Amino acid sequence: MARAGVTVDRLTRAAADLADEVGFQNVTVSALARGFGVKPAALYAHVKDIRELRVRVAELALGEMADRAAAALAGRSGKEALVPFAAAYRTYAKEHPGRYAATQLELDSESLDVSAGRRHAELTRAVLRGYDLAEPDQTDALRMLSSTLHGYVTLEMAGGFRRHPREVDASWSRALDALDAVLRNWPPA
Amino acid sequence: MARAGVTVDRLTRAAADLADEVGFQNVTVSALARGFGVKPAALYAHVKDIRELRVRVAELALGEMADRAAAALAGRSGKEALVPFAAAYRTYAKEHPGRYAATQLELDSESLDVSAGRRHAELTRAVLRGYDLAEPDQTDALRMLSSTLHGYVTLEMAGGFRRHPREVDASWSRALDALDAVLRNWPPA
DNA sequence: TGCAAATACTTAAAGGCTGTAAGAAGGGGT
DNA sequence: ACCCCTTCTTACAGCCTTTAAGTATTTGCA
Repeated sequence: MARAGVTVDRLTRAAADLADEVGFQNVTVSALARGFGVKPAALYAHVKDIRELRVRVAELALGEMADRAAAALAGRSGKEALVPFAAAYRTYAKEHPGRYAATQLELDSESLDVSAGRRHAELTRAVLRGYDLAEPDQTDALRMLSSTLHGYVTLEMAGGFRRHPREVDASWSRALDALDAVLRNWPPA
Repeated sequence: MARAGVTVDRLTRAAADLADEVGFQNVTVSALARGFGVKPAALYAHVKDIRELRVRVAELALGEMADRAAAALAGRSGKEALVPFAAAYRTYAKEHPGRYAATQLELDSESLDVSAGRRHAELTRAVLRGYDLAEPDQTDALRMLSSTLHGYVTLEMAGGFRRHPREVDASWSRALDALDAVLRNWPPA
C-alpha cells in the first residue's frame, strides 16, 4: 500500500479548502481522510486532534488575510489606505467563507496570539496611522474599525442584508465614507 | 414510567439555557434528553430535528432581545436612544452568549424572517429616527450600526480585545460617541 | 549495502452523536 | 370501561472522534 503523502501542511490546506466548500463547522477528520484516500485514524499521526486542525486553518487564513492586507496598504494612508484594506478584508471573506469563519475561533488560544493574528492586528492599526490619533483614541478607533468590518462582512454573509433591496456594495462604500469621516474627526472625550 | 412533561416550549428554553452554559454549538439532543430524564429519541416527538430546535432558540433569543431593545428605546431618540439600545444589545449578548450565538444562524430561514427577527430589525431602525436620514442613507446607516454593534460584541466575546490593556467599557463608550457623531453628520454621497 | 529505528498507515474497537421505526405505556374523552 | 392519541422506550443504522496495537514503508547511519 503506497503512502498517501499526508503532511501537516497539505492537511491544513485541504481542511481550509474543504471549509470553503462545505463550511468550517462541517470539516471532519473523516471527510479529509476520504480526500487523501486514507483511513481517518491515519490523520492522527499528523495532528493531535480536530481542534489543532482548526487552529491551523485559522492561522493559515489569518496569514493569507495579512498578506492581502499588506498588499492593499502598500505605502498608502488615510482613506487611500482604508478603502483597499477594507476591500481586501471583505473580498477575502467572500472568496473564502470557510477560512474566514476559522479566524473567528476563540482568539485566546495562544497559538493565534503569536504569528498571524498579531500581524493582522498590526496591519489594521497601520490603517489608522494616516489619521493621527493619540492613545487611547487610537485603540478605541482600532476596535471600532475592526468591529465594523467584521460585523459587516459577517452579517452580509449570513444573509442579514438580503431583506432590503438597497445594493450591498453601495452601502458598504458609504459605510467606509462614514468610517473615514469619523476617523478624520474623532470626537473628543 | 411517569411522563416527563416535555413540550416544545420547555425544550426550547432548556436548549437556550444549555446554550448559555456550554455554547450554542454544543447543544445536543442527547444532552437535552438527559436533562429531562428521557431517552434522546423521545424528543423527536416534539421537534423535527436539531435544526428546528436551533431555529426555535434563535427565535426565542431574538424576541428577548427585541423586548429589551424596546424597553431601552422607550420614547427616547438620538443619542439618548442609541446608548441604552446599544447597552441592551451588548448586555444581552454577554449575559446570554449561547442565545446570542443562536441569533447568528443563517438568517435566511423563513421562520426568522417573520416574527422576532423583523421586530428586532425594526427597533434598530427606530434608533435612527432621531437622526433624520433619508433613504438610502437610512439603510446604509442601519447596516453600519448593526455591523458595528454585532462586530464589537462578537470580537469582545471571542477575546479579540483582551490583548490590549485599554478597558473595553471605555472603548465601547467612545465607539458610541463616534457612531453618534457620524450619524448626526452623515457624509453626503 | 543492509538493517534498525522512525514514521505512515490499517484494523479494531469504544463511545458519542442524529435520526427512524416499531411497539409499549399513559391519559383524555365518551 | 374502552378507544385512541400522544409520549416514551427499545433497537438499530449510520456517522463522527479518538485510542491502541500491529503492519508496512521509508530513512538514516554503520
